[in-house]
Amino acid sequence: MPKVSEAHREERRRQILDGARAAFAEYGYEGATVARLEEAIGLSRGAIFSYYPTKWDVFYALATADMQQAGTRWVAEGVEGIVRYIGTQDTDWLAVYLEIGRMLRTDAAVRAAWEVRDPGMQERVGASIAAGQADGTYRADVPVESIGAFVGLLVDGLALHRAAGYEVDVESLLVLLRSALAPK
Amino acid sequence: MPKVSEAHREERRRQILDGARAAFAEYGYEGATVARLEEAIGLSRGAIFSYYPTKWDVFYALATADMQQAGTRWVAEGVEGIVRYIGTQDTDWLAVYLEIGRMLRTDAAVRAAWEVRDPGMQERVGASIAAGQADGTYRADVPVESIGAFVGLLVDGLALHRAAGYEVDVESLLVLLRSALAPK
Amino acid sequence: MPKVSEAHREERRRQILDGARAAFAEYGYEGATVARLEEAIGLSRGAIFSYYPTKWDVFYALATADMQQAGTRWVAEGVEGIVRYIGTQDTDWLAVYLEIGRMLRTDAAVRAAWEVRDPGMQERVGASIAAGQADGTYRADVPVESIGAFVGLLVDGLALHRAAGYEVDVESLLVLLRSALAPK
Amino acid sequence: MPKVSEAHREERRRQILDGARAAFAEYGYEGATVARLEEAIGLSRGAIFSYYPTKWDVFYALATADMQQAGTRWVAEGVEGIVRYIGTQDTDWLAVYLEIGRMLRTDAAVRAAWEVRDPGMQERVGASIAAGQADGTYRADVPVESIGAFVGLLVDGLALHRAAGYEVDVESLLVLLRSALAPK
DNA sequence: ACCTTCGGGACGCCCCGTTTCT
DNA sequence: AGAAACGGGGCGTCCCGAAGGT
Repeated sequence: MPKVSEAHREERRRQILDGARAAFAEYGYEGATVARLEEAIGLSRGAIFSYYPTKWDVFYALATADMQQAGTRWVAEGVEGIVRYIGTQDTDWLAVYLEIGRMLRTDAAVRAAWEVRDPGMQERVGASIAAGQADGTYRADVPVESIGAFVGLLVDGLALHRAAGYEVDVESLLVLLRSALAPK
Repeated sequence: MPKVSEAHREERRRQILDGARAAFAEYGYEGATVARLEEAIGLSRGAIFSYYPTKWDVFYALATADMQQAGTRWVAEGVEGIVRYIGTQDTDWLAVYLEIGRMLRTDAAVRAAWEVRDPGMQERVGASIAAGQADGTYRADVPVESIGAFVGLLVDGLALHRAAGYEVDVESLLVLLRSALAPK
Repeated sequence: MPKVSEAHREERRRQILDGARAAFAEYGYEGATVARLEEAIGLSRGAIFSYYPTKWDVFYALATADMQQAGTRWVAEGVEGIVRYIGTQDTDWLAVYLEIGRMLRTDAAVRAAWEVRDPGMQERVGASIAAGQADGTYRADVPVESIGAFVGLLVDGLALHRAAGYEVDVESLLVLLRSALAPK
Repeated sequence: MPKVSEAHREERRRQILDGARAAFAEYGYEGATVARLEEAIGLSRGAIFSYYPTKWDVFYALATADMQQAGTRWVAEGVEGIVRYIGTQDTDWLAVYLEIGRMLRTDAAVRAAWEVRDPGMQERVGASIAAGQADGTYRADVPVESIGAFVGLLVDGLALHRAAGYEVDVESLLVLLRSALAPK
């Protein structure tokens, strides 16, 4: 029987992740020192490390949730949905999204941990594109993988630009994207 | 009268940048410790720091040269040229390209340094797209900025994916890109 | 009027000291973190610190009781008694005995606290040896101090070896010790 | 070809071990913080850790050398030799000697490392005692192990007392020890 | 009233970029 | 050009005071 409510703990976790997101976004993973995390979160080391054993665990919790969310959105709302989603996410979110991508590049251990996370996501995304081809939404003269890769590139590029602080007009992007994917 | 020839110094600079690129690509900027730079470069601290005063300067020299190169290529070879260029660069090059992008996000001093670098590049790229519109290569029903942004996104996304180790089929990418940019 | 009986408090104190002894013996003083004390004792920080204000106080209570006990035994049962006592104490007891010795060496504050503890013990031990000389049990051709020191050394050495996990055959030790102390 | 002579490095190692010995003796292993080591040694963290990768390695180097030395002395100079040796070592030496003994008690990893160090020492000491029995120096009515254990205890007890700051009259100790070990 | 859990912040070790001495 | 030295600062641990539940 906990001394403080489970709700309290849950809220603290949220407080930590929210503050940490801001710090990671502003400074990057290594730039976000524990002192800066403390400041952004508003809790002391003691508190933070009692919820997450290491700084990496904080980041990992953040990144896992984010990636899950993005994949789900793609499946649920299709290509335009995911582009709009990334196009309107706040830049803190994007920065974490990119930071995890960078770690996948430079750290083999991270890559290994990542791959066991959600092996089915890739397939679900592919299936949703195939469905779009079947019902005439997307052109069928190129393979599913091409479309997936094209959109994936665009989405990541969008994240990169927006995170860097450039304004991107998502609607005019979609105009071109539709031309690229339209049948015929 | 110099002790060693200027050619020798130039070659040393090249050796340093080449080794540093490999180290930065493999470990990321902060992960590339000076010890690892020494190893990758094959020179000792003393030598490295006599050519570049700090680790940051080594990286900056690398990044500046790379970005310059990419911009020039875009202007010279058009949209397909830049996509093919990024699509075939080795991954070390790409990693540095992305690393500098990340710094632009997280470090204000870097951003300031970057912006004074080559203010005209943006314009030259824009002009080359406008020329394409004028001669019927690219659709003219959307503004130059939209096309520039679209291609820029795709290029950065491409860099991101390739650097992460995913194979990307550039030609099938270009098929879709042509559809997006074709007149009408 | 106390809520819980004094007996309850007394039993808790015993619980704390018993658990703490095990933890100090296993990990040493600094290695016995408060978390490990909690585990060994079966009570939480709050409870422990409500009986003893600091970790040091727990240890001090333990050590004081132990040393008192050993000194008393020496006076009551003579040289062979104390050797047998140390030779059969469990190793947790011995570890604490040695740990306090170590602190006397390295921490001046501890030394000061220790010396006011029981100034008469030394004398009582000396008197018991002198009595042994008078009645012909121990040789009288060497001063009391020599015998005291010799036995003291042996006892501490015995503690050290046993605590380190070596089996020591106490009886064969006593054979040699008798030869050393026998008259003539 | 090294810039500074090997002699220079060797001397630095000695400087580090000497200073470290003083610090470990004064504060104990955990009490000897890196800051205190720096002060006692007169070098900065950077220098110290460039010679020994961790604090533990410094201590281990010290302890290994010391134990080796003590064992050798026992073999070379017999029982009286080792007692005199321990009886006249400076207290810093003794403190390290005891500290390593304590670690053998509390840390299994240390114990494992220790046991592979010099497995033959035990046997050589035993052989030297057996030789003493054969030539009539030591009594032969008790097994070698009894004598070895007895002397070992005394030696460790002596170290303990002297390290604790008590004066011990080694000669009067030897009087009693001779009685203990004399034939008949 | 007793005990638990949370939270704070000082500090421990060691890594790392840089500077200095050969 | 290379090796040695420096010292700032990173992360995470640890002891304990205080808040809160049963």
